[in-house]
Amino acid sequence: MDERKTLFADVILPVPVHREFTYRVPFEMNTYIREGVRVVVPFGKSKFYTAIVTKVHETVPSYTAKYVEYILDEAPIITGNQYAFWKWIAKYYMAPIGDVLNAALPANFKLASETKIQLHPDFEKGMELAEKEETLVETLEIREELTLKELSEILGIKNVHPIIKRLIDKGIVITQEELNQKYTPKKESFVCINPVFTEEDLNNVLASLETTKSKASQLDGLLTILKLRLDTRQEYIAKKTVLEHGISASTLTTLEKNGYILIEKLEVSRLRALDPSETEIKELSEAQETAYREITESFEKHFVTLLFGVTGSGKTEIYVKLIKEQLERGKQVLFLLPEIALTTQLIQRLSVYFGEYIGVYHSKFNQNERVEIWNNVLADNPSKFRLIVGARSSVFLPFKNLGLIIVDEEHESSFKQYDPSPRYNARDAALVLAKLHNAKVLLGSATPAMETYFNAQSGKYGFVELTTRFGGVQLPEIQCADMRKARIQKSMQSDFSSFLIDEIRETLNKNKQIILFQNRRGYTPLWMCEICHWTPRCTNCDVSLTYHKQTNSLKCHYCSYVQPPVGTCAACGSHRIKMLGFGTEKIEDDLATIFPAAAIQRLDLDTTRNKHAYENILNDFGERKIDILIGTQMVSKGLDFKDVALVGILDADLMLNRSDFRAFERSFQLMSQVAGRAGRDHERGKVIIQTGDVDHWVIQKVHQHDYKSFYNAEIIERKNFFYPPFYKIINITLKHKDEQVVSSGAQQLATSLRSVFKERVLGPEFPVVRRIQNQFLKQIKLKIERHAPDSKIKDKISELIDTFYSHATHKSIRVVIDVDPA
DNA sequence: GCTGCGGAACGG
DNA sequence: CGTTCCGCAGCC
Repeated sequence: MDERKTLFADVILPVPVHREFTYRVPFEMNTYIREGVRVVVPFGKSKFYTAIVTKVHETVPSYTAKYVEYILDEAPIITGNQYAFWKWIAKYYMAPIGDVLNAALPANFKLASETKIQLHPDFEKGMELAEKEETLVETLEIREELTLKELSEILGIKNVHPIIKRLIDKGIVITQEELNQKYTPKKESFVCINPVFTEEDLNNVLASLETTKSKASQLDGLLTILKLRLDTRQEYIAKKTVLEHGISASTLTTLEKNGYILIEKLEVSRLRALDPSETEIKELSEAQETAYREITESFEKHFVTLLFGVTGSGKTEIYVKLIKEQLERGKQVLFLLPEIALTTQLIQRLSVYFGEYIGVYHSKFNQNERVEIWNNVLADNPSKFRLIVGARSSVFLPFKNLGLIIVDEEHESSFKQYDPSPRYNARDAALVLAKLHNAKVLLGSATPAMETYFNAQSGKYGFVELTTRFGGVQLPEIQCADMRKARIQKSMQSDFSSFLIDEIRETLNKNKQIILFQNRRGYTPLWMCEICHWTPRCTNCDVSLTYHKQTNSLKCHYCSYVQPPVGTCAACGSHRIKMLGFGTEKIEDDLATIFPAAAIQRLDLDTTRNKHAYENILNDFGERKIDILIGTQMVSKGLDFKDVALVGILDADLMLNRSDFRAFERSFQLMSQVAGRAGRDHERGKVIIQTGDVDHWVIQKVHQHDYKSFYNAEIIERKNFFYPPFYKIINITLKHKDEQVVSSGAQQLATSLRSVFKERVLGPEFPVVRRIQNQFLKQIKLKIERHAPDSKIKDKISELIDTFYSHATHKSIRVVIDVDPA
C-alpha cells in the first residue's frame, strides 16, 4: 500500500524567484525520490529545468501540481547542511533562492531545455508564403534546426513568437524542446596486457617474438608495457605514456590485433594531479611556532580566530601546519583566497606539502572540472581533494566533514560578490558554513577589516599576532613625495616627482626591480576644453570617458560604450583640449620616454584579458624579464618577488578622496599591501608615496606601519557616524530609465521605510554616478544597529518593498538590495 | 485592422 | 529567467 501514496516534492528552480515550487511525484518514482537529488521538471508552458528537491511530503497543494518528469540522481548531490547554508544566504542577503542555486551549482549540473524550430516532416513546397516565412523555410532546408535566438537574428525581428505560431498553425514547422546534458566524463585510451595470458603464456609469446627479426618492434612494445606495468604497479597504462616511450601507434595496433594487449577507453580526471612529494614541513621559526600554539589554544575557546600578521611574516607556513593536522584527523579543509591571489605561486607552495589532496576551485576552471571536484568533495573521498583552495564560490562545495576554514587576506573586498545576485560575502558566509559543520575559522590578514579587528578586540574572535617578518627582514622604509611642493617648484617630470624618478634610476642601476601602483587604468580619465570646460561623456552613463591610447579610443568604464577621440570641443569648437589625470597606460608611456632602456610592463584589466596573461606577466617579472611593473590593485596582492627594491604609489590622493565610508580603510590597506611588496628578501625595501597631502593622517599611519593606531583613530569615526562595525548597512538602489519615475519612487519607498526604521533611513540620493546604461539610479541607505534582530528586519524590508511594488507606477522600477556592501 | 514592440504577470 | 499576454503606436 505504501507504494500508492501520493507524494509531492518541493524544489528549487534555477530562476530568480524567492519561493520554491511543488511538483507531484509519479507513483513509480516514489521509491527513488529523495531530498537533495536533481529532478527535471516542466516549468511554464514549454520549458524543462533541472531543479533540486528540498522536501518530499504528502501535503496536497491548492493547485494541480505538474508531475516530476524524471530523477537525475540516485543519491543526493547536495547535503542537508548545504540546503541550510543556501537558505541562510538567501535570507541574509535578501536574494532569491534560485539565484543561490545558480551560484552554487556548477553550470554542468543544470540542464535546461531550449526550443528548437524544425520543418514539419510533412511539409511540401508550393504553398503560398510571406517573404519572411519564405526566408525561414529556406534556412531550415539547409540548417535543419534553429534556436529562437538564431531565428530572431535571421529575420531581424525581436519577437518571433507570432510568426512561429502562424507557421505551426499552417503546418509548416514544429517546435521541439531539446534537453542538453552538459557534463561528459573525459576519456583517454589505455593499454593493458591481455588478462587471458598467464605468466607462462607471456613468456612463450615473448620467446616466439624474439625468434623473428621482423617482429622486433612488437617485442619491444610488449616489453615496454611490461616494464611500465612493473614501474607503476598499474594494470592499465596510458597509451600516451607508451607512445612517449618510443613505441609507435601502429605497433600497438598490431599487438592488439594479435590479441596480446587490450586497448580501452577509460574515464580519466580532467584535474591535473599536482606533483605529490613527501616534503617535510619547514621548521617554523620561534615566532611562527608561538603563533601556531596560540591559534590552537584560541580554537578551544573561540570558533573564529584572527591571525594578524605583518606582510612577509610567514603566515603560509602556519596555515600549512594547521591544514596538515586537520587532514591527519580525516577532516576536510577549505582555504579561501581572493581570486587574484590564486596564482600558481601559492598553489605550488601548497602542493609541495599536500600533492593530490589539493583541489583548486575558481572561476578560471571550466565547468566539467568543477563537477569533478564537486563529486569528490561530496564523496568525502579520503585520498583526493581533502583541501580545497578556492575563490569565494568554493564555499558552495558539498563539504561533509569540514574541520577548518582559512580565509587569507580576509579584508579583501573581492570576497564580496555584487553581480550577479546573490550579493554575498564569502568571508562572512564561511563563518556560517563553519558553524554548520562545527568547524573552526582562521581569518588571516596584515591589515584586517575594521569589522574583523573590532570583533577580535571585543573578544568575540580569538586574536593571535605575528609581529616579526620571517627571516628578520625589516619592513620597508616609506617616504613621501610632496606633490604640492613639486608642482609649485615645477620639478615634475610628467606625473612623477623628481624624487621618485631619481629613486627609480638608482634602483635600475642597482639592477633591482620596481613596482609602480596607480589605481586607475587607461591613459587619461578626463579630457577638458580649456576654454569652456566641456568634457566628452558617455551617452549611456553619467561619466566622462577615459582615453585609451592602446586602442586610440574614448571608453566608458561602466558600459561598453566606445567612441573615437575628439579633436575639437563639441560645445565651443575650440581645439584646445587638455588631458587631466593619468592612468596606468600613461605612466607606462611616459616612463618609456624617461627610461628608454628599461623593460616596462603594465598589469591591469586591459593587459590580462586572456586566460593566461596574468600568469605570463608574473612569470616574466619573476624571471627578471621586466624591470618595472606598473599596475592597478592587481599588483597589491600576493606578489612575492625577492628583487623588488622599490615600490611607488603614484597618486595616494585618488584613493583617499573617494567618498565612501571605507575610503580610508581601503587606502590604508592598499598602500600597506603594495608597500609590502618591497624588499621581501634580505635587503630592506623602499616605498615612495606621491601625495599632495603629506600630513594626511592615513598616510602617516601607513608611513609608520601602524595598523593599530590607524584602527584606533578610524574606529572613532565609524562610531560617530553610525558605520560598521557598529551599524550594518543595507543599500537599496532603484533603477529606471526615467529620472522622474525613479526619483518619486525612491522618495515613496524611503518614506515607507522611514515609517518603520525612522532615522536609520538615509536618502534617497543620487549615487556618485547617477546614470548607468541609460538607467537613472537612486540610493536609499539603511543603517541598522549591530545587535538588532536581523531576520525580523529583513522580513520587514521585504514586506515594504512588496507593498511598494503593488503600486502600478512602481512596477517598472528595478530594486537592487545590497546587504553589507563592500 | 494588422503588425511589431515593450511592459507586466506568471510559473507549481 | 523565459514565455505569454496585453495594450499601444505606427502604418496602410
